[in-house]
Amino acid sequence: MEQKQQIKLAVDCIIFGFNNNRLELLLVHRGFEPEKGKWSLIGGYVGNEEDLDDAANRVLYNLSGLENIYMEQVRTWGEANRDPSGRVVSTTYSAMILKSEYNAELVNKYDAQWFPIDELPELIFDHRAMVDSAVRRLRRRVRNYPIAFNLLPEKFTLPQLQMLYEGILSEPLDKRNFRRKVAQMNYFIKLEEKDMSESRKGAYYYRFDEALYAKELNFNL
Amino acid sequence: MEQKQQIKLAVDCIIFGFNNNRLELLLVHRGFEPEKGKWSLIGGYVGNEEDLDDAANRVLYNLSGLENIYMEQVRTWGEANRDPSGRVVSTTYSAMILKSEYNAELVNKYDAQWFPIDELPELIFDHRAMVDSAVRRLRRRVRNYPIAFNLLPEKFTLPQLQMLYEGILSEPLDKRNFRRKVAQMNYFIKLEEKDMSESRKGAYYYRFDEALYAKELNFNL
DNA sequence: GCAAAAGTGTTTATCATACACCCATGT
DNA sequence: ACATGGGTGTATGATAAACACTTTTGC
Repeated sequence: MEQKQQIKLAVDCIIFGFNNNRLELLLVHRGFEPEKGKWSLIGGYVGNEEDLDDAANRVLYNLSGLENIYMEQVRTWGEANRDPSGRVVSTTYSAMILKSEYNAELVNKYDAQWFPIDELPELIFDHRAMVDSAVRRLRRRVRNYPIAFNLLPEKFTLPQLQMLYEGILSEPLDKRNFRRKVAQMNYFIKLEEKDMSESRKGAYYYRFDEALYAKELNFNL
Repeated sequence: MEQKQQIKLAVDCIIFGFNNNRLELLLVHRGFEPEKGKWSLIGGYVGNEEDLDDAANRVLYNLSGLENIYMEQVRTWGEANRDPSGRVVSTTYSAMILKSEYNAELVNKYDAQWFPIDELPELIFDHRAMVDSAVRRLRRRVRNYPIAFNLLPEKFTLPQLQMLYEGILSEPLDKRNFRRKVAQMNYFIKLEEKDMSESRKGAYYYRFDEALYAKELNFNL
């Protein structure tokens, strides 16, 4: 305990996306030993004068080209031997991005790939536990905070929103009950426009009004 | 980003106690600059081969003499300039201890003192934010997980338990509703013995049965 | 007998759940 | 006209909240 501390500090990002009506994770293929060939979260070391939060944002930016992404710190993993190549403590952040907006070239460069949340490949180290903890946290938070919208475009339909929630919670929801709840929260603004791409009848677009929400702060889906 | 990383990693403990029917925090008086004279959480650096959780337990043990204390990681504070004396990232842990069981000598040696949660002195750095975040977490968790018992002796009365919850949540609770909820959870075992120290009538002691709880896992107070 | 804290039920409102049919449209 | 997904209301059970008096006992 008395000699100089030699612990490296890293961040790892659990990157959620909602693609093809499923909750997915963006993982990178590990091209070097140890555990070469497995998949891992995207991570990186924290800079000496860099805020921890900023480090997470930078790591995500380098991979996706996306800035100002919604991120939450999840927890810090500090078992002494979690990384066999040395002492590394890692703080996990969960992020939500839109597949449509990120830079596919960059992602290809890093050998990254989306995986549905229930079909994950083998992950290095303790990354699987990290993912599980982030998913549990997401499921808990998504019912009481309007964070899931970060996985949808600005305009979205109620069938889309419901499928998102079903994907995140991994359970079917009753359509009428779901829609009643949405109707009660008056910061869901129904637009005139319809999405005609999914059905003949078309589904009305909605948007989430941040300012109206800020006045009420009650949310429950 | 390329030069050697030089970040120190620390843990800080938010130590809760329930004394005189109030929720209190154990703080230490800072005897050195900067911010000499203010109060702070008890903390310490993480050992090179020490699990993060173990570091938190060691720090608490050194102060209190208590081992196997219930602790939870809260979150990690990593702003680059949170500590003016150098780059230190700190993970906070919240602990719950019984005033009656800890080593008062040790605590005196460290110039530590209990403060009611709503009468805290000025704290160093970002410790106030750390405390607030730990209190919020405690208030959230205490309703759904039977963790508050770590603040009571093994045998406790329902008036005690209710005052504990009122102290934690900082709001009055209806006695009859509270007791009905307790009655519904059948891992609260009513003992024959009464506590005669607080009233003439005496209040029955109860104990919390871990094993019975493990079978049900539903808790809500 | 009275002071002081422990203990006990009922009513009401609110919320969650279960459930099935009509609508609008493009082909 | 029909196939496809979008949209709508009601009844029932469960849970939470409000509320006041009786019991025990030491003095």
